[in-house]
Amino acid sequence: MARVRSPEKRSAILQAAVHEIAELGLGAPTAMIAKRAGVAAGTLFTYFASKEQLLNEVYLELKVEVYARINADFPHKGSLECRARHTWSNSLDWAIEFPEKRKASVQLNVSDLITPETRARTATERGTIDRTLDELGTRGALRGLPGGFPAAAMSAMQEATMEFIAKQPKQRKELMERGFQVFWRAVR
Amino acid sequence: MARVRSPEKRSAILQAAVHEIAELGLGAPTAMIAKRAGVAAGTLFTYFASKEQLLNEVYLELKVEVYARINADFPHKGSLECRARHTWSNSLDWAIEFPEKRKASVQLNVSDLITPETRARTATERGTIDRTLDELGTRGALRGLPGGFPAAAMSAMQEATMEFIAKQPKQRKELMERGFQVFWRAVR
Amino acid sequence: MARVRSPEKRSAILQAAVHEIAELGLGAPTAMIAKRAGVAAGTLFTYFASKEQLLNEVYLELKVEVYARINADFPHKGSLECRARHTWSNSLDWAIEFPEKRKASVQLNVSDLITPETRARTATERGTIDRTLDELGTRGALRGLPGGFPAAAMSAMQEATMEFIAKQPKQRKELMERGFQVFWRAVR
Amino acid sequence: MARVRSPEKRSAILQAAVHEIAELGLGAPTAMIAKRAGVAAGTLFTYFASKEQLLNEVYLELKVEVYARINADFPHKGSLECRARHTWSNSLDWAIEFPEKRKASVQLNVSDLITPETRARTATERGTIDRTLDELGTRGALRGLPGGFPAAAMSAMQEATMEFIAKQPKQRKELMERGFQVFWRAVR
DNA sequence: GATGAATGAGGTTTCATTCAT
DNA sequence: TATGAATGAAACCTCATTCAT
Repeated sequence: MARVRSPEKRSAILQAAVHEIAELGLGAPTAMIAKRAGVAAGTLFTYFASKEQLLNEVYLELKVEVYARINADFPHKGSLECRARHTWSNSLDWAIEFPEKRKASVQLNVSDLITPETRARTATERGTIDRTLDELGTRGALRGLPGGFPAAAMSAMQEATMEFIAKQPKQRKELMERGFQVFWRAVR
Repeated sequence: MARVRSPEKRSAILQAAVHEIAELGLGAPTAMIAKRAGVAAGTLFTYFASKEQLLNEVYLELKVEVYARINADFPHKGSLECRARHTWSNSLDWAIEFPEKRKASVQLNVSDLITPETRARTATERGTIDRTLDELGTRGALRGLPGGFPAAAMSAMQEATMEFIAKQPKQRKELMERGFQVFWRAVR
Repeated sequence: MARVRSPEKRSAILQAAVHEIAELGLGAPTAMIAKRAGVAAGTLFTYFASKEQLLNEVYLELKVEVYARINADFPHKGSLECRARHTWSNSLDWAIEFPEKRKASVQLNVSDLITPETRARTATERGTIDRTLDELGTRGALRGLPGGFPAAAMSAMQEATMEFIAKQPKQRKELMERGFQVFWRAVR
Repeated sequence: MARVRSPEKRSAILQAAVHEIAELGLGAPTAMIAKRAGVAAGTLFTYFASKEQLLNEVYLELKVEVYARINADFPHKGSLECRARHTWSNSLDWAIEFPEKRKASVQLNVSDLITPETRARTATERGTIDRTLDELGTRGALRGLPGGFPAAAMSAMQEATMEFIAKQPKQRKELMERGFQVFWRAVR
């Protein structure tokens, strides 16, 4: 048997990609990503067929990661507000904890390099969360709005909140809660 | 470089840049932008010192344009809600009317190429609007949150709303109003 | 007006390509070709869209060159044998005079990079010659064989002859004539 | 590298090389050759020290194969014409039966990768045939021409004939015989 | 000022070959 | 010995920018 493809290396490349994208944008050279991952330039292409594919996988990994965190101790039996707050806090926590990941995620989000297929593949992981958020869509203020709107609204409000937490990290706790309250008033 | 002969050419380049960025992202080649603008590749650099500067000016132009539209018939004497709704509608209208501009604007927004100076320069035009939005920050739900939060919140909610209008253009009117109501419930 | 595209440069690139292909085969790097032509690596691509296109143009140029030489003082009124001998001698002369061109030509000939379109484009120049050779096809030994056969036969016999002239350049004259006689006995 | 375990593998690699060269030219990647041969990329290099050596061996194998076929039922006692015709037919048959082999052979022939040593090594197998063809060189039209000329001439005429058989496979028999007659008129 | 050819650094990707397993 | 991941030197090509015209 030959040397076996190492998940660590693959992971290192993805991580390096996140870092470089956060720093240099989507134009970050694959050579630089490889270097930071501690592998040769050519090695990157044994793990990812092309830069575009690498970017798609980075996108996927980041999405999966947030959703995994939210799902981890999700209060399935909690009230709607409780579940919404859980989602709100956990994804914000992630974004604050890993600013590079968040930055890369944002860049990838607005890019046309991410294929519809890739975007679709995140649906699986989003299941639980979407169900909660969609429940919002059947009540109160959001009744009648298209499916997905609550999720989009939350994501949007988080974006806004995050910006301010980034500027005033000390008030993180408070801003996070106030942000949620604003959101909750809007949608409940 | 200094004082430039033809404002038409300058304008054509900016417009072409918007188009190409919308289509190809920030990696859009200057040569292609020049071509679409109907000028030679080199000419672009007599109007803009570098690609980076061009991008900054595009960003500025787009911001100025939305703000100008909002300011045009701004109901200075209207109620707070009235003024907020005016802002909401007009900027959404602009985004819907010029999808390319919106797309370019989003890309530029998340890019590190846009300098803090450039971002600061939009402040002037934002004056009236910000005053309205900040008024929101002194009352109700948003009291105590940092300045700029209302603007960020609106922008974020608009982003979400826009996404859905793009998917279901027929319900544009309704979605725009519903979106505003959600926002308004949150902040009033 | 800007600097104008110079036929000299184009020509230098083609010539350099011939040299490098003769030396290194079709894998000759474009960078090396450019260098030998005295232009920057990138410049090559303002004259030829791709390496493949460059190769096609080299092929064309070489063909055109031989045919031009044959056509130059073609004995239109001469006997069939006279015309055949003229064709034979002149193309052999060219091949002997420019061994690099011949070598490049051979390599390109057997390559799949040369498109049918390019091959077709040589037909124009081949006109006079083909008419002579096809005349052979209507008489004597070749009657009934498909059109193009005489040309192929001559080309093949020349190839063989050339090989020996290359080995014994001193007997060039004699070998050329003997070779023709062999060919002529075959086809007359 | 030294003595090698499996002749089957060696053979499979050679065969795969023929196929890939016919399809992609001499630039065919070793990895692709290995894949088609059903072995790992690295394995190829335990059978052949380098790509260049592999190519030389392919060349050799193909030559040996044609010569073997001609030698198989060679009419040693036949007339000169009979022996010449045998040679003509059998090598043409081979080329027609295995177009890939022929194509690879042509590519290798014009390449500088094939060393003089390799070319020389085909001499052994060519023995019988050359003796026949050289006999031609002592008589009639070819008297006085350098040794090897008859062989080259036949090869050349075959090349021409083959081209047309490829285009009109139905008339294969007839074209083959007519081609020989043309050749024979030239050299007898 | 306008043009677009020229430049060459740098980008992505390929590939012969090596080497750990 | 067989494997195929790892390597890194090129290869082709693009592109922001300069500069002769």
